[in-house]
Amino acid sequence: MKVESTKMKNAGLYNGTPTLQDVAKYAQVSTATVSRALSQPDVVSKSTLRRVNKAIEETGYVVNEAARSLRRKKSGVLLVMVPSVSSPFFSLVMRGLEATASKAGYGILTANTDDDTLKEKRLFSYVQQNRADAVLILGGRPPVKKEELLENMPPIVAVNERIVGLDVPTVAVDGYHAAKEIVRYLLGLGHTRLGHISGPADRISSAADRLQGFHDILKESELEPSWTFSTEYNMESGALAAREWITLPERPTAVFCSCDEVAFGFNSALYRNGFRVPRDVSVVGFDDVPLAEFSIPSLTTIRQPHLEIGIQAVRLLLQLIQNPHESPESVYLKGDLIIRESAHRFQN
Amino acid sequence: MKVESTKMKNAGLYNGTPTLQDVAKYAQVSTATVSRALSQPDVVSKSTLRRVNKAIEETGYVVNEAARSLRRKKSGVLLVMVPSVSSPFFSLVMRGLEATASKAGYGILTANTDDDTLKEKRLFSYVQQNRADAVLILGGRPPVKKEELLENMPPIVAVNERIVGLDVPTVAVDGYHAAKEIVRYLLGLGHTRLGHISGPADRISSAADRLQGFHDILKESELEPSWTFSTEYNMESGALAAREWITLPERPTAVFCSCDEVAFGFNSALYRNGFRVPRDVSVVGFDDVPLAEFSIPSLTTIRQPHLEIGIQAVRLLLQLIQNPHESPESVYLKGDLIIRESAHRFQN
DNA sequence: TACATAGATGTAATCGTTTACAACAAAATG
DNA sequence: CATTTTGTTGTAAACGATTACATCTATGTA
Repeated sequence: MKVESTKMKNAGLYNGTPTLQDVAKYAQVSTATVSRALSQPDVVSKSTLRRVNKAIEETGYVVNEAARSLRRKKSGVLLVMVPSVSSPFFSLVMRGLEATASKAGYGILTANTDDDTLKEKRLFSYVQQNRADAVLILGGRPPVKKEELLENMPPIVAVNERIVGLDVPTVAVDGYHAAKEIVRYLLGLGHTRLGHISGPADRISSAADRLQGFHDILKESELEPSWTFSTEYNMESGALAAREWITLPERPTAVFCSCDEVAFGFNSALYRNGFRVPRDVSVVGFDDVPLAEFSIPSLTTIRQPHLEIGIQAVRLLLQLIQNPHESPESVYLKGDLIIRESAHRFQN
Repeated sequence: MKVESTKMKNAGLYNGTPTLQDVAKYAQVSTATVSRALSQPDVVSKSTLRRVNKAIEETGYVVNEAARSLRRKKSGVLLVMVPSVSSPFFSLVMRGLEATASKAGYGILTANTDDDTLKEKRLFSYVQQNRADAVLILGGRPPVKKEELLENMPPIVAVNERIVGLDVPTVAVDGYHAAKEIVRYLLGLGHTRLGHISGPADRISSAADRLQGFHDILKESELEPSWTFSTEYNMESGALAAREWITLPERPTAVFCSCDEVAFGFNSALYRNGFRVPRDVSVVGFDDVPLAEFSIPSLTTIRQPHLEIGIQAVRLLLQLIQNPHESPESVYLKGDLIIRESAHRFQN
């Protein structure tokens, strides 16, 4: 080996980012050794390892992920497809995803499913492009054309919603039992005329589950639903529902809203029409977004463990990346009833 | 050229993702031509272009971004550093960023600045790693160690906040004049005892701007601030401020909150203590998050054009990527006063 | 006709890693 | 002592695109 240690030129160090080559030259080893020092430190000798690490330190070397991705055919990135990043609940979940992924050395690439440009693209082009190794789909709206369901699908995990027509592991709160619990609570408060503002139960599994839970618990209690209203997961929809509630001849005395945002919209529209919650009607939500605690009145709701959802989803996904042929079990987490101000004991 | 058209084997087509090579073989041209057909279609002849496009179609070819990144030394990704993706306002802005970036062919890699793992990393390691071409910093908390402010910094644009100690173009709403406008509005309603719950003005430029605007407009009107309270941009802080407001001997009759979330927290804590907004105190916010319209009472506030912020920020950043040595001008957008229920005419 | 020019395409090097394979020394085994 | 095993390192070929340069043809010009 030709030694040129004393008058080391550090080629490349001053003209651009240092590469693995530069580190190798500096440490007077081969690039293979440097690469191994990085990825499998246990196979290089103590002394060489020390020298390489020093060289990395000195040169300020940082691995070029593009080159690594190309060679390894892995990008170290997870693609998150989300209908709307600005939804309070989704953004909460995304935080959990980001934290867990980041801890595992993965980055998060965000793609808004609402965005038209994405729809034009082929389903998993990000993955085909080697930009992402796997996909998390939030909110269930599958941007999946039938003809794209090929053999070689990337690892996918669904978050919050099962995806219709796509058999992938799911991480979500058990909305069916949570809905039952919340209705049971309302029954316990003496309400017998119960209404439900459901989400789009035809398209979204969480909405369907909550709706089903609502119906089943009433049936078990030998009651009829007093009112149901089907709509979207947003505040405008809640306000819309309120306008119908007002016109009802026999208004339900308690309303279970499919999510907190719907509850906010509902309460808000009632307020604007002179009704007061919970004086005139008890209202419960679902999700426990941060605002639920600080709304007026504060909202009784089901707390979704958003951090845990993120953790589990990434866990399943990494498992799936490691072992693409063994699909892990879906995970259903328990939501907790958080009792606040918006639901009161029924008083005749 | 050896023609083997009839018994084309489509090598690679059935054993993994097709590459540029496969397309070239299929179209019976060189890889260079295919590459040009993709990136500079105008330099290849009509007929060849047609043949190549057909080959791309047939093979289902998608460019491998890792290889392209490596060669071009561009990743086509923008890194967004955000203190908390789950903040309602940030998530709104992020949506604008994502939409604009996506339209320009860029992806968005999200990094939570709150996350501890990131802090350990070197400032712009994502960029050094060739994972991202440029950086958007939301919320002003610069994850920048002094020693990292080297010559070869990547293109950076600050969003919402100027970053102290880092001279980069900024896109934000003009908080100073917006604050003045909102206070002028309160004065017009007959209020003379005005309070302000400010954000962390020592660290965050938007908080400082709004605070300054508040002070200046009062001075112009020859009034003294009745009360100021300095805290963070979140609901807990608003609640904290409310507890102090309650104890004041001469309570301000109108309070300008540094952001909507603070206003929600403030209103909520007042409500819980028997006070009513705007009956007992007028309250205004800043941001106009979606909930402002649906809160009880609905919130008078300044609307930040979050989509426009995203558009402008990405525009500046792309400009900076194209021409790294010419730093574009910062952009300050106008916020609009949105009048709702939470502030009333002062009645003695 | 001879020559310059423009247009279209191909050849081959390159980007920065990883890794199969080979090479070698030192230690363990018979 | 000969032989195998183990541990450590180097050599060089990938990975899949881009692009400077060379080549060739067709067209325009003197």
